[in-house]
Amino acid sequence: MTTRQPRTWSGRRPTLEEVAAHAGVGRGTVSRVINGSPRVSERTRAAVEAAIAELGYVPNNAARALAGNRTDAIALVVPEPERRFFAEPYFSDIVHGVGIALAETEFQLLLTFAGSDRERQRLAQYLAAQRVDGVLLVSVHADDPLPDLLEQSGMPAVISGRRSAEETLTSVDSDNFGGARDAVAHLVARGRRSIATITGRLDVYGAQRRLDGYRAALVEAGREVDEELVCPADFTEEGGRQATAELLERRPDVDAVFAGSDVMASGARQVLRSAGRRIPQDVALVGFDDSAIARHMDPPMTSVRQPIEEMGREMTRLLIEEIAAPGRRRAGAAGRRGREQLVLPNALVVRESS
Amino acid sequence: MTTRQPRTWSGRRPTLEEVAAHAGVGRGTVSRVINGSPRVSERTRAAVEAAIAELGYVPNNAARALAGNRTDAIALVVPEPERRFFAEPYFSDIVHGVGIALAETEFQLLLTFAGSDRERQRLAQYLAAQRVDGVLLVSVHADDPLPDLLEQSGMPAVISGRRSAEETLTSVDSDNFGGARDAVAHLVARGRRSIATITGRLDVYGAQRRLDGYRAALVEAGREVDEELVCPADFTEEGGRQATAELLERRPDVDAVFAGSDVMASGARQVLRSAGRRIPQDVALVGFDDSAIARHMDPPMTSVRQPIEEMGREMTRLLIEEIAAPGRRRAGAAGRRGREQLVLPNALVVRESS
DNA sequence: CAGTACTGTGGGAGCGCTCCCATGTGTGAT
DNA sequence: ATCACACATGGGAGCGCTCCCACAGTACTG
Repeated sequence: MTTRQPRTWSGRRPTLEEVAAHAGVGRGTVSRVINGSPRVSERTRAAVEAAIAELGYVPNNAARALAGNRTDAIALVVPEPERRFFAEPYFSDIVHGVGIALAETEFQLLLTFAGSDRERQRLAQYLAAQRVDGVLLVSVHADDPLPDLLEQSGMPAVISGRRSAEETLTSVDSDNFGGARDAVAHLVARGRRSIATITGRLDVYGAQRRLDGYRAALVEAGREVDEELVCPADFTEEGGRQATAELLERRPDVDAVFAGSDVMASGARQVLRSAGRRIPQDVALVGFDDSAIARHMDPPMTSVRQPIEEMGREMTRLLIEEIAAPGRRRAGAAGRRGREQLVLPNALVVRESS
Repeated sequence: MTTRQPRTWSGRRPTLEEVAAHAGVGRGTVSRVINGSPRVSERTRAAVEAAIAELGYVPNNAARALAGNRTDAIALVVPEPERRFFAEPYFSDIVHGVGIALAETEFQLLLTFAGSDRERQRLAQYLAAQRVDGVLLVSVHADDPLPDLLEQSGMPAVISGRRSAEETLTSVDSDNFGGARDAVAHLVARGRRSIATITGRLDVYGAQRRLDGYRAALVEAGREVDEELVCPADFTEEGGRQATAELLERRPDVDAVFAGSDVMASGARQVLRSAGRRIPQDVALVGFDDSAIARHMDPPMTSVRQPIEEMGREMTRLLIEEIAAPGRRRAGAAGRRGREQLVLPNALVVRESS
């Protein structure tokens, strides 16, 4: 550990006390003005504001944080290395949504990467050091201990997606079930007979829900679910390829594939192509995420779009709500304990692959 | 020693004072241990560290910041909207470099966007509120008032690139002059006779230096600089297209183009192609930045690579240095006042377009 | 006209640290 | 043994705020 040194630069800034003296009022009154308390007369408020402007006063945040036990900052925790964060448009959209929601508040956003274990450790320290009032968690892996850690600590937190049907943290998710159901219903409406699905890792709750949606759509169409058409994979392109190869062998009559992610769909497409199947003439293909992959695929691919920016906005809104009313829990549908679980609708974007 | 569980973080956290009581020492001693002061005996240090571990003590940063007048945080200020930030690999590399340099320190990184005026205003407040010890400025526009603002305030700051030949802030730049000179020398060596250049906005210092490098390479090769071959543009693809179209009209004999950025080179390529010029047979093309554009162009394009990650590392190193030794100025080449101006070498990456 | 209920205001008491001075306590030289 | 001077240590004095209690002033009640 290194020795710390005082780090002072440039001249002293005016303090609350100085503003108070300048305005001829007490310290408390200036504080009230700064914090927008209604218990200040118009005259006094004007005088104080003039003094603030004249001295160029800006409150010292460290002091506010210490005295008020709050920081006016929230952290967006990304349990990924920087590179992946920048590579995926998902994060960009989330950050944008968060930024929009935050613009109307006094909160500052801290972007925190926790890709390596070392970074995770520092993060835990950081959060414990009470540098933020709340945490937004995105892209959480199933085995990540961070959410539980946060929950135990009582730190307000909102998670994107749910870890299970009984998520205990406040969460914002997209309607994976509905999105998948719509996609498959679309394939049914297009007259496809043998509709297969390639799933993501089923220990990821969202992947499970997409599979559930697939099943529901078939049942609603009065069809039976043929388990031979359900191909488990792992969200990767290679997984998509492999699952598709096996599928073609098992069920050469397949005429539609609903993939649980665009990336897996991309793998599927490669195998379908090299097997001589035309898209969409022989086999229709639908993905999930509506990422750049879907738009740039040849042919452009039908995919389920998640309202990611809106998710970012809603996460932020819920987090701020939770910070404002700590410990408050909202009644769930069943009226039992639990924090809010917000689910936003997805939209099917139809393109030429189906 | 009993391996009692560190108390969970819920509720009140232990304070310095409590740790001191637990270890049977004074407050000051615990502070010294935490801050790595050498003036503590081994025995005492061990006792304190045990108490810290047992209580799960983590220092309160707000209190530290207030008492010590420092925050252990630096801000990376990006005067761009989020979208562009994520879109450009430049930023990703910078952040990565910064992260590497920071990993060995206690500093936390704050990512701050200041794309809109509103965000700029908040940023100024933020900095004034003493939330950070220093600022890294990247991608600063020529007319941005922020650098001057920071300089006036005395806040330690490091800028990427220079705003002019006499940059007054500490800066880290790549050798635009040398990179351009190498690129053009390479074209000369390839036997090209009429070498044109498409420049970026010349009020951007880096663009000017690239043009200077172009000229120097020609002079060094014993050639005259033909001003008809110098095409001013604006860093955009459209600008590259337009400049190239005019160039072809003015000087149909052109057999090489050095563009001041890959994006402009991409525009140039389109026009050259549609004019029936083959690359590299008829016209050689060299870009600047070595971005994804260069690698994925058809044919893959020769380009000047900037050591962006290293720039991020060096910026961070210099900033921390400046924070540690406030007000210190390093002697420039002329022995006059001025902060360090670091210039890192560029490398020409030769591909098939030249 | 006392009694009650406000509203507006001042300022004490911390928040949890760091800084620094005063006070031990041990070492070596004389 | 005596002095000098290290080093180790305890704790007071803030850092600049927010919180909250006390009190003055004003405006209604009955």
